[in-house]
Amino acid sequence: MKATDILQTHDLKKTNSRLALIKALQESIFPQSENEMKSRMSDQYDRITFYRNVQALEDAGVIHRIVVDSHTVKYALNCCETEKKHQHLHKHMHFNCKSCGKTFCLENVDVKQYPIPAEFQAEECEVMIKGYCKFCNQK
Amino acid sequence: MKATDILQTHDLKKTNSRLALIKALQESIFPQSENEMKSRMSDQYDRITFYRNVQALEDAGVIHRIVVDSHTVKYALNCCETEKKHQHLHKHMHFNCKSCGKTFCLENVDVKQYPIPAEFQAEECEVMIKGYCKFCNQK
DNA sequence: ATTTTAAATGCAACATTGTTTCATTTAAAA
DNA sequence: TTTTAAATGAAACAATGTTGCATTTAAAAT
Repeated sequence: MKATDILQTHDLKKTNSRLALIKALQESIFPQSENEMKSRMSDQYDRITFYRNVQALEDAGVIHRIVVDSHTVKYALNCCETEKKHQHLHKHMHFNCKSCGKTFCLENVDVKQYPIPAEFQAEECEVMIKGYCKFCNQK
Repeated sequence: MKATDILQTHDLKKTNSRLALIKALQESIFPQSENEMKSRMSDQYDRITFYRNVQALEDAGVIHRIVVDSHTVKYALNCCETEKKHQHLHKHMHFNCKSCGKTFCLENVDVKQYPIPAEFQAEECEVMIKGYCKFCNQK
């Protein structure tokens, strides 16, 4: 789906910054950090606008944030970004490679329900698996 | 177990900063942020020393770090901090309350194995559940 | 096509979190 | 008591993220 259509679908203004941000994400099959996106956005990158736009796009359901560790946040397009209001936004887990640092969305592995004590009211479950990816895997 | 004995068991030098850090954690049943510990450590707190000591204590297996979100790290004593070399350091999941912000170690809920594609070599699995805690739970 | 307007942008300035270098201090061994 | 390697703390820096405010712009209204 074209960046401009994604914005339209979600009732977001089509600005150059937002188009560049979405295109940066579309150019990579892996979730990307701000720095990686910055390179791809070249002169369309402004740090403050970037932070405001990732927030706006996340709120609108276009992208999701992945907290890899306390100093690393990555961003990825949502799989079903075509649908304006997806009732049950598909939640998946992530994998991060300790060697190359790449992050992967494991779209096909469902997050499990955990039998936590009844006094806790769970709303979200974030699962991050760390290890070695298919490129770095040491048999 | 007394703070001084914990350090001795792990072959760590007994310094005032480390004793204060461990005592700060022992004073709370919840994992704590740097700021919360800073208050409890009063004049024994120095930011640079703090960062070095949480690193050293984590490496030694005395405490663990919990990344609640990209701006919040909390620290907690390991349950079995008495054992010097626990072969299988008990890994548990965490719960974070969206209302009061408290973090809980869910010691009795085991982290599940996920059927991720074979080309990924998993080493760790971090699970963070977010919702409302027993104090904030809205029936 | 032009005007209007609310939203988006970008600058300055600031806040928080974390790290590195290096001289000084200190716990613990000799 | 002396020695020494580790730990500390000051200064300086780096990365990440936020807020206020004047300016620009997308898109709706005229």
